[in-house]
Amino acid sequence: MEKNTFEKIYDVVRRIPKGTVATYGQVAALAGNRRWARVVGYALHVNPDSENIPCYRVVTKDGRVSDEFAFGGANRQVELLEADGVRFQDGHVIMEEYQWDTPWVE
DNA sequence: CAGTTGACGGCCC
DNA sequence: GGGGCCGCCAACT
Repeated sequence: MEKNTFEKIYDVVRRIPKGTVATYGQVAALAGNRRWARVVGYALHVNPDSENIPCYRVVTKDGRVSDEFAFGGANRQVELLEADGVRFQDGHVIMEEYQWDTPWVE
């Protein structure tokens, strides 16, 4: 039984390790197609399980959170990431150091 | 059923 | 380096 696109995305986001961040494109690629970047954003927007889905670990390719109008304020997202051990620089995360290093990257 | 939208990504200016 | 435009796919109205 094949999972729905959203479920795949949620599954990937849930696998993001603590102290690490992933870009929408990264999650999309792991979910099956890297072009789902927008779909990923949409999926997290509906976010049916914000308590189990660390959507705050998902950032844009610029290492920036979604414009400040995220699930409860981008400030909240940054705070959670810092709590995970992710450092920020002028409001953006250091992707080079904290981007999720997926072992099954394609 | 068809059109528009959207928590994005990549390329161009 | 910063800003803007186009393209992609799935979901929503």
